[in-house]
Amino acid sequence: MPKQAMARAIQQRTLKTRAKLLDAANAVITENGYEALRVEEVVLRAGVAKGTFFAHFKDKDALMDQLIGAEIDRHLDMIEAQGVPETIDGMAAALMPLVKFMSCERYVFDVILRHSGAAANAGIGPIATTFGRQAEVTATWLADMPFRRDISPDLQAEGVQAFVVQAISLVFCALHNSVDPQERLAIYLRAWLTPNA
Amino acid sequence: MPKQAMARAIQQRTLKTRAKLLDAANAVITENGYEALRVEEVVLRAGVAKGTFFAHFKDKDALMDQLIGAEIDRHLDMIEAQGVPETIDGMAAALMPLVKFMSCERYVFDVILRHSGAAANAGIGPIATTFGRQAEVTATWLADMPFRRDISPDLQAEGVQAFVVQAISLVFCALHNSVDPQERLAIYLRAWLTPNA
DNA sequence: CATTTAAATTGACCGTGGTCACTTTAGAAG
DNA sequence: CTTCTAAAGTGACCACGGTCAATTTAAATG
Repeated sequence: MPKQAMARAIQQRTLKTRAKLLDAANAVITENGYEALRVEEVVLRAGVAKGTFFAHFKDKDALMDQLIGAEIDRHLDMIEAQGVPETIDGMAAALMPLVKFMSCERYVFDVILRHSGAAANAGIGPIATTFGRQAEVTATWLADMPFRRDISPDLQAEGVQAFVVQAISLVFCALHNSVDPQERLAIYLRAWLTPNA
Repeated sequence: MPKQAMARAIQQRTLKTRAKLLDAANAVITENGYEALRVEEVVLRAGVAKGTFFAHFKDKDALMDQLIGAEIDRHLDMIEAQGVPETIDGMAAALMPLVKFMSCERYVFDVILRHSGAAANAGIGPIATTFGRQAEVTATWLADMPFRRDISPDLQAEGVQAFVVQAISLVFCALHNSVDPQERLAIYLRAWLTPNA
């Protein structure tokens, strides 16, 4: 058997263990939510030693990042599938399920919040990447929306996009610890994007 | 000796222990920063048992809240002493030292961020209270500033205040994990407050 | 004094995230 | 088949936040 075959075989075992851990983690979360996840419980269900867990994930957060990141990606798929919204309200509505997931549990929200910093810097994690995707999606929306014309010229797409995306997704929900502010945000945002109305 | 005298004497002992704990905590932080603070270390220096710590503070965060809240208050005293700034840039500059403290360490920032949610809700902690103070200060500024006239009427002071204060203090620093965004925020903010310029 | 009582204090103990020196595994090489 | 080797896996161990039944303190009372 050639070296590559061995390497592949070894990788197979690694992948299998990793899958066992992820499956176990998903099972725990499905039953008890993200908050209640214990590494001990995960390795017990996966049938591996505790040390193995940390060979596959840097720490507990790394696992959560991956699981939560995957969930965000699923939401983004749905958002993209809906196409470009026609109004600010439509935009808020399209993002709502994602925002709702983000604030479904305090723990989830904290993980996401922690990553939002990394998104703007060099260090990139799984969730930071999904933020990048969200930024792209929203940028497309903004470019196509009618009210885009009302934005003063010196506020370029990049700035607006960062402002809108990050504000929408995190800020107001963080500050109010619920998804309610989405509605108020829509009001502020409309006023901001259409100052002459 | 009347009952009240006893109550007072007991309170004296309590206060003394509490002071010992706070002094010890401050010493540790001065030497090694907030991040490195361990409850073990604090009680060791204070010369009390571990259980005593938790009789005086609900948890480690409660201690940090108090220490960080006190520091924020000191900054707010300085900010108020400076009087009302005349421009957006002056406003950003006046808030800068406070913002810098807020992001001096990841841990400090996380504590503050955690409290920013509580500020908008019912549950109020020490830091949430200081946020209230900051909101008042900034509201005063906004009311007196010349560009206040340019804000569309339906954006009332309450909304603007919340938006500006919370955005300035937390959001952009959180998203970029540094104080740099203050400058960019000044640009966005000016554009937002003076849409006809 | 001695006794009582409630608050303050103690420290052994626990749960959970994370480490690391050692053991096992499985393909490569002879 | 045997030996070698590097990756994968193991589990005893540690760090640190937090708990609680038992103990000490100190003022009130007789």
